[in-house]
Amino acid sequence: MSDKKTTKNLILDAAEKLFAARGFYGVSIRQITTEASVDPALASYHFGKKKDIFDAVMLRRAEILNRERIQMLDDCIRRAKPNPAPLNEIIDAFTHALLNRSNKGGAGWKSYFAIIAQINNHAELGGEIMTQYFDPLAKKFLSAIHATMPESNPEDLYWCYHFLSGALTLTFSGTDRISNLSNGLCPASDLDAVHERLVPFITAGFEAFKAKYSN
Amino acid sequence: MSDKKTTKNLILDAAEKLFAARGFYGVSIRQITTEASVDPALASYHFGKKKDIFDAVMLRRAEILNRERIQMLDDCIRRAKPNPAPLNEIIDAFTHALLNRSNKGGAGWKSYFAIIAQINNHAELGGEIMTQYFDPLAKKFLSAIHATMPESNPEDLYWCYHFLSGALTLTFSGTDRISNLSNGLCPASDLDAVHERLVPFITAGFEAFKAKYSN
DNA sequence: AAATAAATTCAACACATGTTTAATTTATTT
DNA sequence: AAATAAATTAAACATGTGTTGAATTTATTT
Repeated sequence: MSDKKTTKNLILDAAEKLFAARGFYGVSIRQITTEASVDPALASYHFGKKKDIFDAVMLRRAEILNRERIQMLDDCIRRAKPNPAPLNEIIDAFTHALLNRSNKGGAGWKSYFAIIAQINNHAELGGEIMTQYFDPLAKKFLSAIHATMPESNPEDLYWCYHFLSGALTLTFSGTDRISNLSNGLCPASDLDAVHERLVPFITAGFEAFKAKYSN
Repeated sequence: MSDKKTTKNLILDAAEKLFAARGFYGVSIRQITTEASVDPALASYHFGKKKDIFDAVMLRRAEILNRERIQMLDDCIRRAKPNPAPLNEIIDAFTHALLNRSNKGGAGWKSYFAIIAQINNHAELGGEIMTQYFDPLAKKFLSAIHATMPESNPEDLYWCYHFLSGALTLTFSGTDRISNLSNGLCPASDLDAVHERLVPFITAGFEAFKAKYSN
């Protein structure tokens, strides 16, 4: 975070970096405060329990992201009026802010998304946190998609959203598996390359369920 | 695992269950051995380090899965000869064994896939383990896909595979977010519903890159 | 400048961590 | 049945865990 280097922010920055690499349980408060060059007791003083640090890490960037994404969604809906917004633009609005920040937002943002990738697939932590911070926005996007594909089965659309979510978050994970797999042809760090492909891929996936209930 | 209830298997079963719920770092050896009703020292005696327990958990089911999946792939290639195998059948061969076991294989298999979902998105653990156990198979599938889409850009195909991997593993995660999101309309436990939709979704995604370099 | 509040330090708490050791029991082989 | 190997137990190791309390420093207010 480029905010003032207060003790609180030093702790959050350090926690973010370490949580991204080793997960919530893989990081101790002493590791965090050491990384932040700060006394261990200050973590409790400023945040309370360890879980509260994690929540604070999640929250401070979620707000920024969600504001941007809703803005983009509203824009593309307005542009298309009175027609429904085109599907690929909705998908782009959903993903653009994320991939862009992950790509060009600096190390802090990269770590943040790596954490999201982890908890999205985590049985225990995934449920509450994602629901809390990102589900309201997901509902907005789903209703925009439904508006542009009114003939589709809502159940299908929910599952398509689910697939989108999985494909997107794996991209954030910071693993280099696709690079290994492709012998360096596809560096995972090249998030522009991802975005170019993710939007058409997901759009085509959704559209496979367009005509399902109309013929 | 339904094998003999040896001490080794008791430990692996307990570890599998707990790792699925709380991740590698979120589980202690004492929790595992308590769950297994076994002395803590036996974990070291039979496996060595904690990480070795984790590897053993991963390995014992990976072999079964990979054998099944390669079998299915070879079958659908053979059926299609001399033409290349149809894309949707390749995708099905890639996913069927996984979703089927996750669905009907019992609690152990469910836990196993939840672990895979976690480490797939985990920066530190994801790299080596997935590469070790699943990348060889991934390469086989990718070359089958390339054979049926010879005009496509390999780079595109790698990324499509990446999206497939993310969508698939999120499905295993055991989070109930899609159920919340859909107000119960889409229970995450209904893996038949997933599979019905995953294959056409992914197939359509791949096919979006079919004609890209031929016109 | 004095009084009050906020922030920081250092030490300690009680308990959990992974792993090892040596003694003992059980199983296998000769 | 004796000898050898394998498996299990209980105790302890040193170190790390999250968190707290009291003393001290720094900042803010009166």
